[in-house]
Amino acid sequence: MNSLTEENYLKALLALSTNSDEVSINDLAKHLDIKMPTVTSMMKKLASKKLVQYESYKPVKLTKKGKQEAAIIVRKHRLTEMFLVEKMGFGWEQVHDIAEQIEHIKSPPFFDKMDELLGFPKLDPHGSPIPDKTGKIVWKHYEKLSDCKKGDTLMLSAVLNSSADFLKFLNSRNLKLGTHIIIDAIEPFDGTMSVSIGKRKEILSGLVCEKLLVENITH
Amino acid sequence: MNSLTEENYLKALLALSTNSDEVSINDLAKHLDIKMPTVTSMMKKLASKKLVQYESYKPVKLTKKGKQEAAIIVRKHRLTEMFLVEKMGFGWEQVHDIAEQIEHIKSPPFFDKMDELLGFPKLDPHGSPIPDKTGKIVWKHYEKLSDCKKGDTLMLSAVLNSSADFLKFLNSRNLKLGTHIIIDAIEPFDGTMSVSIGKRKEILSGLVCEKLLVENITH
DNA sequence: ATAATTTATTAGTCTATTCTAACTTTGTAG
DNA sequence: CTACAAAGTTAGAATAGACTAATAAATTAT
Repeated sequence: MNSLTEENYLKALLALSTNSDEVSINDLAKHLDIKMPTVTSMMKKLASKKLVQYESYKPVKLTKKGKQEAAIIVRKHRLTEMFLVEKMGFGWEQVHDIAEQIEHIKSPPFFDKMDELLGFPKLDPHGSPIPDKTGKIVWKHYEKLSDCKKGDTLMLSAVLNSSADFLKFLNSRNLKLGTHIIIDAIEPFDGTMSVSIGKRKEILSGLVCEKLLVENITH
Repeated sequence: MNSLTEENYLKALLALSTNSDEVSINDLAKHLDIKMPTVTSMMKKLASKKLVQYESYKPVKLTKKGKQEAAIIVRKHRLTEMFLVEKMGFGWEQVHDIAEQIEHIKSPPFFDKMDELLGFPKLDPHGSPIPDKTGKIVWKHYEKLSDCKKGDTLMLSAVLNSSADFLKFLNSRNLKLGTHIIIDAIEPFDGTMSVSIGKRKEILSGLVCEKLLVENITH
């Protein structure tokens, strides 16, 4: 059984290996807000448990086993978020911190029951896929709003940041999953977009646009 | 903020001070399955946080502050048990271990929401009172089945042990909260009782009878 | 291709929580 | 009132996880 600390390292490793599969000690240290030497020693420990592949001075890689165990934690996190929103009435901006704690609960029946009560959902309240029980994660083919072009009509489908601040910002602009967005203009310098959300005109910074995943529904 | 470990000591202290208010290091050590020296040093720590009153070679006492913080943990435990049974469909024998973990979650809104969804319950699924937000705990005036006499008609109102084994035993005898029990005979030697539960006759050991709290409803 | 910068590792320390072994106090049985 | 058992404490060590300072390897930039 992995400790809470080990679980947090695994989760961070999975989160950081979206692209390259390989994660530097430095990135991991920054992500976890922990110093590099601490990370190095934890990598040795996780390697001895066959959860990561580790060699001195090389980036780290989750093993199949490590990837699976990490995905199960993510599964518990996202099921919890869904449960908090759908069954307990929380807003999508309130659930991250609670789920961050509940994801470490050791009780398969607890999460199975959530899953069942929710009707075996595929997506969490932020549009991220809920890994299945074997640890498989399937993302739909979304694109970042920041990669779309002027005139496109888009549907907001997922957000890449679940912090309360970011989600409160989206709430204040009436941006929810499913909301339609039309790109009226793009500022070439910094990627700021002028968009239409329903009848409202809004300005979204480049940073915000990078965190919004959309489906292109331009007719 | 208290650590998970500290919280477990506080809870144990509260559980053991039902009668005398004072708890011996030895009892605490046994209850937590931890050696006495470890307990001693934790008592010094809790004393420095003004959670217990501690003097060398004397039994320990929760301070008002300690009692309150312990009760809040018990509140979270019992609200969770109630939620698991009422809103998630678990049996009363399945919820203790899960609640044991969830009671340490740091999120007042999470427990407030449970409370609200449950309609502000006063009792948990085992008949124990749920402490209020200030930490006040009010037990109804139950008696132990083991203290009742032949011919009494009783209503099972609470159980003093929430272990899965014990509760599965009660399930197998159709004993639930609210069930009526008539004492047909008491074995003087060991307190074994012959009882009627509905139309069924059952034998309950003295140990079991001590764990059952009842209301006397003899006509 | 060599210096400068960044990244990673080693070595040693710290805190929280636990343990064992040895000693001290308290309380009780004659 | 003593002697012994039970309860409690002290001292010293272990483990997990985190840190800092110093060193080493790898990368980048001239």
